[in-house]
Amino acid sequence: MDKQEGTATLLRNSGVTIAGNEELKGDRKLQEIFNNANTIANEICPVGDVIARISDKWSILSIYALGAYGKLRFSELIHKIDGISHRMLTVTLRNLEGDGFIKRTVHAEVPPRVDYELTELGHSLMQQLSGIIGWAEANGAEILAFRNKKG
Amino acid sequence: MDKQEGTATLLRNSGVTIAGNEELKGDRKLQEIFNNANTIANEICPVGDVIARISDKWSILSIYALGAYGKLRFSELIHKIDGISHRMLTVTLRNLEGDGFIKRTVHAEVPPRVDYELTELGHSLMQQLSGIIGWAEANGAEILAFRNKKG
DNA sequence: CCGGATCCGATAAGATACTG
DNA sequence: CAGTATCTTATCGGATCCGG
Repeated sequence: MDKQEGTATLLRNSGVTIAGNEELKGDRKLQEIFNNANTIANEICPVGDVIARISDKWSILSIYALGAYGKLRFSELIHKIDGISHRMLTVTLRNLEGDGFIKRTVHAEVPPRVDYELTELGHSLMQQLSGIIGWAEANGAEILAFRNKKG
Repeated sequence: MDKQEGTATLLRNSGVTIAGNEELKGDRKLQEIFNNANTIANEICPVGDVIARISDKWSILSIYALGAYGKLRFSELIHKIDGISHRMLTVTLRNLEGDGFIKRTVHAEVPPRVDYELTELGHSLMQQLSGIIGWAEANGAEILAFRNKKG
């Protein structure tokens, strides 16, 4: 279930070069980043792993909900995020907490009360997600139209 | 399973108010977008659906590869994207093509040659992904450190 | 009210072999 | 080379019961 990689030795990728591709479009910077994010970095700095973790529907919506509302309890989250199940919210929140995106605060009271909120890291991720969701909102209609057109 | 949009009447969310949340942080705009992206929009403009589609590891890497290199054949893609299987690349490309993100060009020659490249829509998505991947690259180390620290 | 644990069906995804 | 079909395995996700 969990992938443990210990040693890391991060950011040792100075001499990044790309295979054989002379017919470029001049986006060498993008290509470096891609290579870095893909082949090489998967071992030393698992960008692919990070992407896989945050590119989950429930994670995105959870982060986004917390970003929009600031601080929510479990029951509030499950109400905000349409369609999420009890279990998936639990799993998602635990993952996000484990990666340092959200902070979980337990108030030892009766009835129990647990608050979730974004960490700094979570907020920085929120910035990116904001862009994606905004884009999806702006282009969703076009995508749908395209899908239907070619049935 | 399939949600048909039909009437649409998008962006009719002027009077969007949230349940019981007076302790806001002033991000009413974000909350509107969230609501729109989540509950409401899932029926008329499936932002959640779009998110689910593009928030796939292989989709992201495929788009990104095509964005970075401009135009690639099947075999080039499978070589660029580390770890993707023959089958998953096929499936991913089909989906992306079906949503209008990439264009597939078949050259009727021997040996067969098929090129893939981003559409305009694909390029606009690429902008967003660029932000995400850049973020993942910048913060990957921190995330890893956090994961290991609390192992 | 929060959430952990378990069972189990549905789906995704890798490996492999085959077609044009 | 590009793509399909099938088989098998791994993971996801819902339902439910339980405990703090």
